[in-house]
Amino acid sequence: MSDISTDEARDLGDLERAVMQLIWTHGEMTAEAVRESLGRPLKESTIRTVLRRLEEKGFLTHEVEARTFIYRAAEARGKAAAKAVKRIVDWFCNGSVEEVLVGMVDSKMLDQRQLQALSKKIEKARAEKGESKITGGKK
Amino acid sequence: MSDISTDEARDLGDLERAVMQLIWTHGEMTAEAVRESLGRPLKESTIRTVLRRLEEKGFLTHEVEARTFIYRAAEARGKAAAKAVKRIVDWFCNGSVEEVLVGMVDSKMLDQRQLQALSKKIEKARAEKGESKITGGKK
DNA sequence: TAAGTGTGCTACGACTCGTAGCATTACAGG
DNA sequence: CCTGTAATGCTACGAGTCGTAGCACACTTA
Repeated sequence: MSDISTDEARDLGDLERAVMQLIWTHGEMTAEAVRESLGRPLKESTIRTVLRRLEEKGFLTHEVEARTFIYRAAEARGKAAAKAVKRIVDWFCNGSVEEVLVGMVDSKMLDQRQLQALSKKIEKARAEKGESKITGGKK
Repeated sequence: MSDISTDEARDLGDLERAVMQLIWTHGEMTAEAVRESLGRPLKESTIRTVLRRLEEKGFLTHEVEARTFIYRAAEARGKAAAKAVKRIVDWFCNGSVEEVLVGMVDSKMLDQRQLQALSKKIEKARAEKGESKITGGKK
C-alpha cells in the first residue's frame, strides 16, 4: 500500500492519457469498451498494447472476469495528478510547493476564485489531518 | 502579455533540467561555465546542443557579448514550474487545481507545515494581486 | 475438434534526448 | 593581408518512448 513506490512515473503520451481519462471517468472498462469510447479508428491490438503499458506503468490494474480483462485505475485521478505535480515540483523547485504556487499566482494561472477555493480546501485538509486518523474512510 | 502561448512545453530531460537549475541559480552563464558547473565529463558541443535546444523550447534566451553567448532563463524558475504544473493539471483534471491539491493532501504529499505555509502564501498572493472586491472577508 | 474470442509477444517508424564530431565564422596578432 | 584561435552552426547516431498494429496461442463452447 505504499504510496510513493520506486515508480519511474514518466508522464503519459496522448493516447495513454486519453485512455486514462476514459477509465477514470467510467470506473472500469474492457479493451473493447475503451476502443469504442475513444471514437478513433484504432485496432484492438493497439488499445491492448496501450492498456498493457499503462498497467506496467502502474496506472492501471486489471482483473480477469470470464476470460476478459477488466481494467480500472490504480489510483484516483486526483492522486495520480498529484504525483505528477509533485514530481514536477521536486524537479524544478526542490519540493518547494509554495514557490510553484506563487509562480502560478504571478503568472495569473490561478484567479481569485480558485485561490479562495484552494485556501478553503487547504484549511479543511489541515483540520482533517490534524485532528484524527479516522480519515481512512474518505475515499 | 500573453503568458500561455502556443508553446508545446514538453518537459525536459535530465541533462536539460540540470542545466536549467544551474542557470536559474546562477542567473546567467556561458556554455563553458555550464560545463564546468555540471561536474560531468561532457564535451563542449554537448553542452551547446543542450543549450540550443533549451532555447528552442523557450526556456532560455541568450545575448551575444564579445562573440560569446550569455544564456539566461527566459522565465523564473517558479513560473516555469507553474506552467509545467498547470499543464499537468489541465491534462489530468481539466484544470481543477483544487482536485489536485486535495489529491496531494490525501496522498500525504504535503504535511501540516507545508499546508500552513501554502495557506499563508496564498493569502499574501491574494492580498497583493487582488485588491479586487472578492475579499470574502473569510480568513 | 473446430470455431470464436480474447490475450501475449514482437515489431516498426517517428520523435526526443544524451552525446559528440566537424564545418564555419569572426576577431586578434604579426 | 594572412593565419591561428575561440566560439558558433549544422549534422548525426544510438537508446528509449509512444502510437500503431500483426500474428501466434489459449480457453470456452457447440
